[in-house]
Amino acid sequence: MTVRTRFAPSPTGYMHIGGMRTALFCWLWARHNRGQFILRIDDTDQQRNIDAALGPILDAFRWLGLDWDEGPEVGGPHAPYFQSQRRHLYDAALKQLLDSSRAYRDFESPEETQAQREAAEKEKTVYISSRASLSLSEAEVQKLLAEGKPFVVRLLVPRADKVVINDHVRGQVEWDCSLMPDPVVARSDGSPLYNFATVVDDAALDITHVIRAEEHLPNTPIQVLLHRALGNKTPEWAHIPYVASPGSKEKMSKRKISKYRTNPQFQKLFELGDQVLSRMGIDPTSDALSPVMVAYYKEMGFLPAGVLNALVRLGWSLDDQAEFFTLDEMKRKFSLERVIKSAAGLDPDKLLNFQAHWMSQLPADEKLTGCLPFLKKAGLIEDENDAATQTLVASVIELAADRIRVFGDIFQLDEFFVADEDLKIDDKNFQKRVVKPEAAVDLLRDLRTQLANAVSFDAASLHDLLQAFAAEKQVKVGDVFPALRLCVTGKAQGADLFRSLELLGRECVIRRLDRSIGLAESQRAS
RNA sequence: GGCCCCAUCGUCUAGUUAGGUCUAGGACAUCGGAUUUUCAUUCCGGUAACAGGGGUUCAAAUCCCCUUGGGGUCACCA
Repeated sequence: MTVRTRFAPSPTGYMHIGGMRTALFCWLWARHNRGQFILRIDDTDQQRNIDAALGPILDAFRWLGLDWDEGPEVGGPHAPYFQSQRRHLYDAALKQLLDSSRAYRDFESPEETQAQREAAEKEKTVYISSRASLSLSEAEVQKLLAEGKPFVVRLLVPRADKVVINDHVRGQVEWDCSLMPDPVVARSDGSPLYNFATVVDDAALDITHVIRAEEHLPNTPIQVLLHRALGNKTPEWAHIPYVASPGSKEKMSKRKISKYRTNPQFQKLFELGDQVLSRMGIDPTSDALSPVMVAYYKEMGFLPAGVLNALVRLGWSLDDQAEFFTLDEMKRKFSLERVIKSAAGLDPDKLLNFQAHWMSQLPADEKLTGCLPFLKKAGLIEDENDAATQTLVASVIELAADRIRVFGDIFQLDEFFVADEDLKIDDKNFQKRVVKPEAAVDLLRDLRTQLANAVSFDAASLHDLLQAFAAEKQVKVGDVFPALRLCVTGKAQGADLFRSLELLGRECVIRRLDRSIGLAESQRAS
């Protein structure tokens, strides 16, 4: 039997990072078994449905390289894959349920049902459906129907039964049907509810394994009962723990972003994100983009490999050693049996670490094509196809080495792209190392002369020149290197100073030195 | 509150199915040290956990029970 799994998102306008992890496990299980992965869009709730809301979800799948065999855009033998377009199937199944008396029309008003619920709660008893409509005679039912009295259709729960499943990750789980209210299967307008549509579709699409987040566990007995009532073969289940927010066991939620901002474990990620996104003209504090969403990581310049690796290790492990997996390795080694039962908090630090690892593995030309769009978007380069620009960027990337963990980190080396007058100088350190020390400016002025007259301007020669200069002036290198760096790059620290000077070029270095010396002098005067 | 789920270092986890090899392993973070002109990297090393209580057993992180704690879910949402 071919394994068929599905991921069934609602079009919400963004792809949740936790949902992505569930989808990954789903995909992995299908691929591991050489089966099929289906994308189905659960958009039965029409009011909440927006057309553009699907785009970001498909984008996330494409970005991470998770392909789907059937679903939106690619179609498939069971098309359409939008629940909103499969109404006829639900109608037919509804008729089957009614005809076989596995479901009934409930004429009770919502208010009445609600009142019963509250009454049960007040008496601390379990609420189960009154089933008052069941005692209506056939004639009475026909009369109510003729009058147009609204009703919902409820599944007639077999109260004597038990539902037992053998979940791939949680083992045996069971429910007592005598404690269950009869679930609504179709609204008064005849439209299907989630649990019903899901069951009809899972059966129609021949889904063999329903792999979904743990919060669906309470839906499972209802779905099992529905499958039974419809005469379907029930699929196998695997309930994956949800992704919790860092350091907690609470489900990660889009609504709690402001809370996450103050979470120390989120610190580094937010800092990096704020820095990169603001540079690209995206308001990092806006709710439109946050660490809860897959797009956030894409926009910052994460690699699919980094995100994927972090996600797969959230709730799954191969053994007591392995940490790094390519998508291909995951595919081969993944198993549901090794999925952990408890909720796993996202670990931003570890995510960053996985990312740094895969970035370090990336060939130079791919780093280049990755960084170029970021520089372009930030307005730091004009034309990303220009050969000279590409050469410069490639050199900067090589110089930056492992300082670039995400593509957005290229902004840390912005001194190679900004015009001299736009160079921002770290004022605090500039004061400390250039303005305040008595001898600094004179030293820099002499250095400027030597640099201007240097025979060659390559890193090795510059290194020798600077060493000799310090010796000649009888000062520590620590008194001149940092000052020089501040003057030409604006930063207190960074990549190799001599290679930076070489890459910047003599003219640029001299110009910036002049500018900084002037700046220091005027500040010293005032 | 009902139903259901979960419980090993700060975090992600190995070990629990077949009890001894676990004075509990790895990774991230953190702290020290080495390398480096700075930063980053790299390399060495340290701190750090079986929620509690009862059983069962020669032996329990592993099995059973209870307690506690955490979480999910209780719609004519998905």
